[in-house]
Amino acid sequence: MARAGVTTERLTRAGAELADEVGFEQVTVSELARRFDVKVASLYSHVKNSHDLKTRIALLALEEMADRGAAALAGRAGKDALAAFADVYRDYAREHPGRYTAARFRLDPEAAAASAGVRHAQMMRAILRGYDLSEPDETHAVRLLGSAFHGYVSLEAAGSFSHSAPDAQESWSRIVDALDALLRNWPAAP
Amino acid sequence: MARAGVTTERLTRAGAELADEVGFEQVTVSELARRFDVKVASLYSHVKNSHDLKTRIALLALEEMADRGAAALAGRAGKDALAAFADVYRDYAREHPGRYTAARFRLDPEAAAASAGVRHAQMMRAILRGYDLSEPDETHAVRLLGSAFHGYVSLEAAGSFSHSAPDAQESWSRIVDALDALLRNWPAAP
DNA sequence: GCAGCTACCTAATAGCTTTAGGCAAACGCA
DNA sequence: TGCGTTTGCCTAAAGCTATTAGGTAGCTGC
Repeated sequence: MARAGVTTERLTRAGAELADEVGFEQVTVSELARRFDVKVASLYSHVKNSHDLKTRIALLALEEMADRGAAALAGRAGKDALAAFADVYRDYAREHPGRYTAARFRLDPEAAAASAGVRHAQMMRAILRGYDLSEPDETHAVRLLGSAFHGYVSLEAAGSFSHSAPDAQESWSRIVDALDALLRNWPAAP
Repeated sequence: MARAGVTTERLTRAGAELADEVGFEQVTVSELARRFDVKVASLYSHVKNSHDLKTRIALLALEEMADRGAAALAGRAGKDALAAFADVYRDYAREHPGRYTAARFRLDPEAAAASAGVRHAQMMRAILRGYDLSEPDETHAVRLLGSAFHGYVSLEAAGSFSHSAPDAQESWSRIVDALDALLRNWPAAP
């Protein structure tokens, strides 16, 4: 019989697409086997197990977002950079909801350290260099931005903003404006 | 044989406890049956299916959080109210990680409308009455607060803040301070 | 053109979900 | 107290996913 040409690479990619179609939690080794027209057991030569597959999808998503982030930041600073970076997250989540969820998949410490998550943190710091914060406020601000972006995107994905005015885009812009204002006027510790 | 005394109520409660122990996604009809020392099929007289069970756990969690929120808001206003309310979310998530995740479970529109989610929104508005915002800024602010709280809590639960200084509690306080400052100085629309 | 690697297969185990149909305990009522 | 009905719990069975063990045949390199 002809071989199907399954590789870890292709599996991961197909898994990411599947995640976008049916949701990250619904990504299943069985469904992938079906898509490659191959028996389920065959996939276990390419991927350790289901958890391994999900980890790989998560790493892929983190890479893709980090790449987009880096492109968005090139040549920008200050609020411009902040807004562009924020849009990267939101746009990615809207285009690739399954991958976005995957990026939130809890990685074991080794995987996390080797992941593009590190680049994300660096980019966030780079943006904050355009504002006048010093430690530990910069860290607090990194955490606030991460929380606000991730929170907004995941609430929006859950449909929380879709049944009331104003629309999600408008709130997003105004929230980015507000965060910019806050960073320029970060309150001193009490 | 003696009857085990399973009820929808008790199932939901046990499901919530199980969620806190092993994670909401790992809540399984089978495990619950084991805990009630009853055959799996028996549970299907009390609960429509797995999705129904999870919905009930979600509704329970939303109720519990709303009750805590209401208690925290009683007699408070302004920043005091903001901080107390914020702590309700974070503390609940730390005490009941599985239930907190459950509260984020996507409900069908009817269930959502009948849920305590409505009370959450009302309380958020009540807090904002202590600041000087008018529509549509108040809505934007509601969304920002929801995003920031939820985002922070879920990043903290994922361990994002646990491997670097300063500790999660300190950032949390400073972020609440910052959000308070922002609400008192909300930037005008461009 | 053969040796060996490996992609893919069959077979089997095990767990979770859900439906159908049956028995007996508990409850309502005379 | 005894009868009938409700219903809580059971057995049985089918279908899905995950995972492991061991076999076969296609491709690669010499």
